[in-house]
Amino acid sequence: MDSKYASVGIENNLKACGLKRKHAIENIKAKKIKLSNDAAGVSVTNIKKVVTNGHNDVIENRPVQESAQDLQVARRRLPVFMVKNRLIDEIKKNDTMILIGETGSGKTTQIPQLIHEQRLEGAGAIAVTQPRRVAAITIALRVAAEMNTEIGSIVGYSVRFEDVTSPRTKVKYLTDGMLLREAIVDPLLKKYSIIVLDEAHERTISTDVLFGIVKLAQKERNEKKQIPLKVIIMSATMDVDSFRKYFHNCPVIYLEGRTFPVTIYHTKTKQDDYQYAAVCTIFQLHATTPANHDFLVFLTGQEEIETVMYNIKQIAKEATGPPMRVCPLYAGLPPAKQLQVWREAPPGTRKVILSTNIAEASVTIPNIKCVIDTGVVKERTWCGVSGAERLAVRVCSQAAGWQRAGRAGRTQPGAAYRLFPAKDFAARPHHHTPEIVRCPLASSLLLLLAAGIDPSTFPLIDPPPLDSVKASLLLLKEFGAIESEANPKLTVLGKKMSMFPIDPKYSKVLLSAPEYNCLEEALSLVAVLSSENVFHTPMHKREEAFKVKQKFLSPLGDHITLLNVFKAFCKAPLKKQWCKENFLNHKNLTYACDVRQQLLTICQKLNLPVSSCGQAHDQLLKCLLCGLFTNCAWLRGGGGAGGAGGGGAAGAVARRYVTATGRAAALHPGSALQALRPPPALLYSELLLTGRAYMLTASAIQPHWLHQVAPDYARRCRTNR
DNA sequence: GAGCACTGC
Repeated sequence: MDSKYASVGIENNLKACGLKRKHAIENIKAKKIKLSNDAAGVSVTNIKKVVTNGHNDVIENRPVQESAQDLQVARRRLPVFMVKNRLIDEIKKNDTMILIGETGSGKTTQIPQLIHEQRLEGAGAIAVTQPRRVAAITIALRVAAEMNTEIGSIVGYSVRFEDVTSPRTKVKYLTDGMLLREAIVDPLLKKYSIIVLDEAHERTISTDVLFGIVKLAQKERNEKKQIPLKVIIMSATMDVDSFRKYFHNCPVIYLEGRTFPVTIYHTKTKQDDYQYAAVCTIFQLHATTPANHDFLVFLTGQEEIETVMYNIKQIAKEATGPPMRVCPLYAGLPPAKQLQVWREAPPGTRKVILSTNIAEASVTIPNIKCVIDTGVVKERTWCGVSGAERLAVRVCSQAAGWQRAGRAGRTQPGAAYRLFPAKDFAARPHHHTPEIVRCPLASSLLLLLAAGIDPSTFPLIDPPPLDSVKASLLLLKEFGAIESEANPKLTVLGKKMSMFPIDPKYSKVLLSAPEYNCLEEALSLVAVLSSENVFHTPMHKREEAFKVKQKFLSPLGDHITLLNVFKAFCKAPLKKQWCKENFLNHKNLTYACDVRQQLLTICQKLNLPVSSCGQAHDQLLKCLLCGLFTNCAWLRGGGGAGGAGGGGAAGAVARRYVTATGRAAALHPGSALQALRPPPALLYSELLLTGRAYMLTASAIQPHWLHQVAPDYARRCRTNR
């Protein structure tokens, strides 16, 4: 019952901190689940259920500096090494195979090396894809060290902004998105004789599309009697059936991993407040486990992390147990602040990391002994018909649950506390919904068309909803990128659009810019819009951050405000310091600069004149409307300029907008337009449904602009309204 | 009137 809380006095502390107790965590029921330990072996038929926590096998956050001899000793100890002959035979025999390898099996670093040692790639090269840049780079560095060669020669990597390969490169690690872009130019992927698609279980939209591309390339190369293409699908979890079916019942090989056992605990009853349950569990464990046991807590987002962090710090002042260091971790956190997650806590101090699912696969934190899993995740889905995106907290899949638990068993045996009952876990879906089923498709469609592939017959494991495909084709038609929805042949404009590695709505903006004499500004703006949020607003400093933001504000709205920020950043001499003072994200702004350079290079190749509109920001907004004309909203009550007069309440009512699809939407509270008289019409970059429908990044426009920029759409839109 | 998971080109 509540004994554990009473014994550590948590209950009173929680009350003192204003935390309401809805449900105590009752005795947590333990269930030991054995993870694969040091046994290694290959078995094709007997697939055992063990903890599946698919992360690449590379040791992250550790510089490669071991001696060549040490590296060889370490290699020989890897499970994959012990079965290498068998593996090589299978690879020789089969054109396609699936390799299920647990964490620590060594598949990602070793298989490409084994292939190369046997020269199985022949005259071609081996491509190994990864969903993340860091992984592609660090693994390539590791493999180059193991092979005792310089990076960029035999072993290389290719990620956006960085191509460290040469004509001699035989083993090339690259992001899946990068291989996809190579496929536009060369759909048969002729450079490669072997393609390894790693982390296939993550089902990124790029990996899913690549599945189809390699399948078609294999077939066509066979038909044309070219060098055959071998394909190896590597995955951590065991969604084998769908993969196998898709790849013509190809053989599946199972590799055991090498991780430590993790004991799984579930709560006896459902918790209706997982934040509260997490805080309770943290202090319950805090009072009963040694101080050198670090905790990793999975939460859904920045705000939640900040709230929980605040509560923990308040309670920790009076709670039983060693001193505590609480570290937040989420992608938007500036890297300097992320660093303390990896810094060792002083002896006798416990480290508690509060993280989003960034710690699930993207980053590895050493020495985690306890994982506390709330079992929820924030997930984005897209509604093709309305063009709105929904960001909602949902329960995560079983695979994610295993993945999270596995984070406690990386360096030592550990424990995972799930804040939901075991039977709830059993009822959850095995895997998360693949990205391709819940994402905008215009970009991928454009890419396929540019590669000369017919989307209507393109083989996908999980086809996206028909509505999404239709909506995306319609959008491409409205941009003038394809001839018609029934005959989606790329136009000259569409061909040009496909060359830009950004959302089609923004490549449309860039290609329209010369007409408005504003490519200079459009490049900067699109670069920022294509990057992550440049504003960093910690919860407790909102007021201060808001004040600092004033100097960048433009009465025209958020887009010009962003442009002002970007221009000021480019001019600032001490960028890092300047960003800190202005509550801006240095990393994301630097990234935007790189993106701008890349976009500029493409514009130059297309001979687009790079001219500036100066202070004529109307020009820039009209140009922006060329790509965002589907994202207009009108002030409800027909402009409202006449009657507004009243007080605060009337102002609030006047801020209601209606979108082109007839949906009620509100300006996001962070918008630069908030402080001003609401404009009769505006355009927005994104429509996000959280509690309500919010327009993110919005700017004022003249209602008649829409008729000038997209007359067909404007006409249709008016009849709809 | 009150809030924005994670990747990638």
